Amino acid sequence: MRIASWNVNSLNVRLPHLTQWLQSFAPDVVGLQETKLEDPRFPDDALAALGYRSVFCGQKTYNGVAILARERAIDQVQYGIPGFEDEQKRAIAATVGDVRIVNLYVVNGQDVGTEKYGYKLRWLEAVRAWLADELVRHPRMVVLGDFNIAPDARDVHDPTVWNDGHILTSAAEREALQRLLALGLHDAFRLHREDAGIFSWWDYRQAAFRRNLGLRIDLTLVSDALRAHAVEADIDREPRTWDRPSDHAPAWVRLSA
DNA sequence: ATGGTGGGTAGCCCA
Repeated sequence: MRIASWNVNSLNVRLPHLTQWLQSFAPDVVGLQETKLEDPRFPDDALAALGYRSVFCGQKTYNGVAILARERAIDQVQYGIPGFEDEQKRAIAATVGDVRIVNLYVVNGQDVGTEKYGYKLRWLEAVRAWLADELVRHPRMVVLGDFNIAPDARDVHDPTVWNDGHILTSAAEREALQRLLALGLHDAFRLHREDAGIFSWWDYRQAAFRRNLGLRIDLTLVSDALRAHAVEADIDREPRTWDRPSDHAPAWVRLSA
């Protein structure tokens, strides 16, 4: 089964793209970020018509996350990070089949040293504590989402710009990601790929996509128990070529039975 | 160093 993550940058605008992509790619599970929709406006009927059930947790204008599953029940839904007060709708978890799915829209952080950057690091620490507990009860886990962190120099188009001191690549952010991986999680893409220059996000400005000036910040992490089952992982650049696209492309992992 | 583009929303914030 294929499990994907996609920051759609407004589901209201991108529902036609999501529809097209669900029909062509046919993922089994999808985590969406930046839906930017309050729950009553979530298009669950339109997705159901395509065969996808959905659970979601959104707000007006900003943030918003959802989990979709094709012809499968979605159980044990967790909205937000347990015990962490947060007005921003950035986390949702649920069980599909025998796999626990955790979908994260990690804080962007604006700039190193800002108040939002502090919130990003606190938020990531809350996620770490949550996942440590979650993994005990759900060893078969996929943690996916827009991490707003490029793991290493291979994941940025220009390492002389994107390094310590820069948001999305600062040492503290990368260390926070490493602390998540240290729980027993693995970047599925890097289980099979060592190449640099494969990205999931390209700025809308300066023709960044055409010039492949991107970052790999959308990740699918698999737990120790699923590591051997994660037989393939990639990023589907195609929706980024469509008219009026999201600035992110879907990242996905395929789990063998 | 700045500002470039896009989304949501109603004069800006956020990415």
